[in-house]
Amino acid sequence: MVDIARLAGVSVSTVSRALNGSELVNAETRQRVAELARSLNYSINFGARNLRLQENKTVAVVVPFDAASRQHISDPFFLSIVGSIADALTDRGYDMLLSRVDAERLDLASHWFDSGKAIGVILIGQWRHHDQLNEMAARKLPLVVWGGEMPQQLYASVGGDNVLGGLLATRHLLSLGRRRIAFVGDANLPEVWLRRQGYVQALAEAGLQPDTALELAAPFEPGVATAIVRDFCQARRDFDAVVCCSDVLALLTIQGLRAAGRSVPEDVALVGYDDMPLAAYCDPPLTTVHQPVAEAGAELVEALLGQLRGERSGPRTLPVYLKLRHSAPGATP
Amino acid sequence: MVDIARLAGVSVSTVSRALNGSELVNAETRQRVAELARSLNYSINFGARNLRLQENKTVAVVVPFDAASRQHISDPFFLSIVGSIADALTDRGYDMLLSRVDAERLDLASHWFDSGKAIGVILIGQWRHHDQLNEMAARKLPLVVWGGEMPQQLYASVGGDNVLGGLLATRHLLSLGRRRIAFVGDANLPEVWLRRQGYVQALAEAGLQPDTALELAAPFEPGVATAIVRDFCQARRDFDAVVCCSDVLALLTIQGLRAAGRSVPEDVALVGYDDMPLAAYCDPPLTTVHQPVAEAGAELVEALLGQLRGERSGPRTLPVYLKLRHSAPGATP
DNA sequence: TACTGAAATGCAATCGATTGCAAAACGATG
DNA sequence: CATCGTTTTGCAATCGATTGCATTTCAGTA
Repeated sequence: MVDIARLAGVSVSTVSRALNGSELVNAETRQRVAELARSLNYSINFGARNLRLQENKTVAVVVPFDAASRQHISDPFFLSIVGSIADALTDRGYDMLLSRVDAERLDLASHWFDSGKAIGVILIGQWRHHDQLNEMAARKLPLVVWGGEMPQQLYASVGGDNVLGGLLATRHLLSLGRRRIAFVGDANLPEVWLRRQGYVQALAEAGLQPDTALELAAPFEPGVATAIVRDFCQARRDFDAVVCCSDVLALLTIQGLRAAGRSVPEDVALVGYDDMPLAAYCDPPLTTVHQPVAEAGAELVEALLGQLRGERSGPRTLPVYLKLRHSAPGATP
Repeated sequence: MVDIARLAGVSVSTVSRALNGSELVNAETRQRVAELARSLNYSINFGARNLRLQENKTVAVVVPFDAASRQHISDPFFLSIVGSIADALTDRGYDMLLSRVDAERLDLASHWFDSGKAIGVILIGQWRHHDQLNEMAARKLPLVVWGGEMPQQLYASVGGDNVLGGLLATRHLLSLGRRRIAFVGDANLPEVWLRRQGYVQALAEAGLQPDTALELAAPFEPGVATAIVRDFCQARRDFDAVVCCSDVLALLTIQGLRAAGRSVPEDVALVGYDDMPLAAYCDPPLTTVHQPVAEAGAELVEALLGQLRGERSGPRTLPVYLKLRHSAPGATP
């Protein structure tokens, strides 16, 4: 900038004003400065600008990983959400700082805010740490979490309607005449817990009691879940349908079932969750609960920006719907 | 920091030195300052630090998207690479700025460097813009690209051994007794072009000529590729094997083949590319060329950091291998 | 007590921008 | 030509850190 100032024969103040399109500066000077800047291939130093203006257009997006299993979150659904957030931020002129954090130490995510690198944090998934998140929100950390709406929730969140999702999936299987419906997913996780509520509710509507023997607490990480699902499919043959809490788990379950000599959807009808991009390209294409990925990014970002404007934002639940494909077809097979 | 200084009864200089563990400051003072900093929940303003030190620990990772089709790059393989880079950067204490850029304007990626937000750029995929990339490298932009090694390449790159990949895939299909081998992938893209070389070479080894009628220029975006692949499978039944240039294309092809009444691997054996996380969980599990995702991140980051240390780095090619699963089994089916 | 050297600390400049306020330039008017 | 009001520009402080150099403190010694 000093170079431009020297070459243009003006002071840096004027250059600064000119480049910011201030009305205070002569149109001709502005023109000259703009051309010089272009020819010098100048681009502003954001560090200095942010320092002076005490502002920042960077948002930290944090993806938890499971330190215990050293498994990184690679679920296609989460990655889609990240992509969706990237778009939403770009549209609004914000940058995205992507990082991973130990799922057991979600509080470390506040680091990005504290150090001034980001104006706020978007966290993908609440895991088992509802309480930790509440605490972070209490410390005035601008924070939005993708996840389910929990009782006594202090932090802002955006998520699909998990209860409805579980309900739709289970109702559909019931409408196909299935009565012994398994549930695959770790109910310790808030989102799964909510989906299970929908599952139980749908069963109740049909006059059925949930059978805990048909509930399998499989984690989302394929590496860990594969064996668990396989064993389950070998051990129990007394179910004719499955609700899976992710499409990846659904794929694993299909493999397990086939290995056990059972067919999908004939012997066992199956509903996945997420409607990940690949869900339509599997065999069989997955009937699954569609999550609003495209809207998710925009909603998360808006919630965060709203918070920064001082609005109080609580949990927000987005609609989901059932996408019918072949793993649990629309008509009785 | 001024608060700490006031409370500790010292100057900010001393606080700065204390927090940086300088030997110049009294051990006792250092202790006191450290405790105050902790109790005040202080964390340094990186903007100011970077401004003063003229250094920065942020790397921009740029994922191109296809503006024409408005399709974002969501290929699981690319996303895995991003994850791998995130790990490599975190391990080395760097931050990752993730952004998307129009695939037709890859040069815009230099913005992150010019504006001082990042010390360098890692670009995922070279697309059709080999020349643009050369130009960027010539402008001294610290840049590393994930992609294939091209003739007259001035920029640093890291990629799998695409020729070998194409070779291994095709050889394997030949070893299964297949003679009419289709090739699915857009050879305008450098990586695909290289894979095709391996494909042609393997055919030549077997005394076969490539048949351009069996080459299908399908793009990586599922939305666009689906119809193309389906039509191809309907139109031509004169092939008994396929080499696909991504696992997603492989899934699409399997669907297309089945829709056309042909079975995999019996009627048509099929090899994918990438070995994406889900490749093992499809039906049939994909025989595919495994790309070294885990190493990729580290290699890309090392190449970039090396460049910043002044080392000249050219293209780098990582080994790949064939992962045998069921879509083209190890023994003749 | 005065002096010396080492250890500890503070002063002030610096990084690259922005901006309130003062000052200069300029044109119009009496 | 003096005066006044506008328009344009520049000065200097500021953001939050780091660091070379000067200065203070203090123990050890003559």
